[in-house]
Amino acid sequence: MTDEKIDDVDKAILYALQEDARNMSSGDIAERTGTSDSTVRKRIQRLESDGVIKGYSASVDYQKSGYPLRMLLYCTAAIPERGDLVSDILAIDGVVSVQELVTGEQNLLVTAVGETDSDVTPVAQELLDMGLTVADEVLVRSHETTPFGKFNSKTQTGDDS
Amino acid sequence: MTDEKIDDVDKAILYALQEDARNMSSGDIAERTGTSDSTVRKRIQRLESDGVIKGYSASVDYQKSGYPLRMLLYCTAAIPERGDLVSDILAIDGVVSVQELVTGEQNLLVTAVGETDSDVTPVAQELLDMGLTVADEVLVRSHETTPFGKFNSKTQTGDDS
DNA sequence: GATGAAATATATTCTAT
DNA sequence: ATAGAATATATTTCATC
Repeated sequence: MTDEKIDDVDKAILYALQEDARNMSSGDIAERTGTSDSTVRKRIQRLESDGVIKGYSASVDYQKSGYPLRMLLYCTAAIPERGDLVSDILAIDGVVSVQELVTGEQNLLVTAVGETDSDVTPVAQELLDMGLTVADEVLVRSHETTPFGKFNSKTQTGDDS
Repeated sequence: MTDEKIDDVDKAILYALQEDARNMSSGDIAERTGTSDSTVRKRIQRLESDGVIKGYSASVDYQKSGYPLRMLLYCTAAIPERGDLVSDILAIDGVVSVQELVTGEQNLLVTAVGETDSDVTPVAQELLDMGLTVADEVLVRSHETTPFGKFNSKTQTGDDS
């Protein structure tokens, strides 16, 4: 709940951990920020307990791991709302992400991954069982992410070499 | 290029690293898989060099870090295609993800993050400068991700307690 | 916040199965 | 391809300034 008190050192930490959460040590980040590793470690702990850092995750190439199908499912919640609707959707096997959209109708964007269509069909079924209407399904050909540029003090173009 | 040879141990490794890429040691994963830590380390190295693991990234709550605006920009590529179009888009400041969609018209889904609308407007402008048409913009209220259930041998519901 | 030393954990290399 | 043992390195924890 202690929002907004993110200074440049915090941003540099967030950027570094977005670049490589597994191999970036506190000492490495300390060099970048001109602080000490113990300071960095304390900052990280604070960012974690404040919920600014939600976790650390490996980004997997699902295509190469044998799950070439990535699907976007646009859903409409028929029932007004339930508290843990998002959690329930995340628990569906094959779902990797849920986003609440601020459009009137299609207010949930669910991303599902699978081997074939027959993996995604039951996901859609489970969503229906929850009282959701699947308004549209879109296949994703590729998906790439990048660290957030505004956490990087040096350049604002995404290039930090 | 060595796809498809992902066995159960690999899946367990991927799942573990999706759960916590920073604090999950090779030894921890070895316990789960009933193998040794040296085996796990070699597997991870292979998964990394094969590109199955693309990287390790901290998931940041942009809202709590002072960037409450998350926007989906649906784009159409006017020019047929260019090889590094996606890379160029990822390099735009504020862009955190690009997905190629397999629909006819709106074939690119760009996710941008910012402090206010005035952070997202220049992103749309840069996309235009690249020859892209921004067909639609959708505000995202929340965004959550989860490890891929099919990497988890135990349960297929997303719950592993 | 920063520093330094002790304790712990982790990674690397090599050897063997 | 996996596991084990030894060494080297890195990281965390804690006391201190």
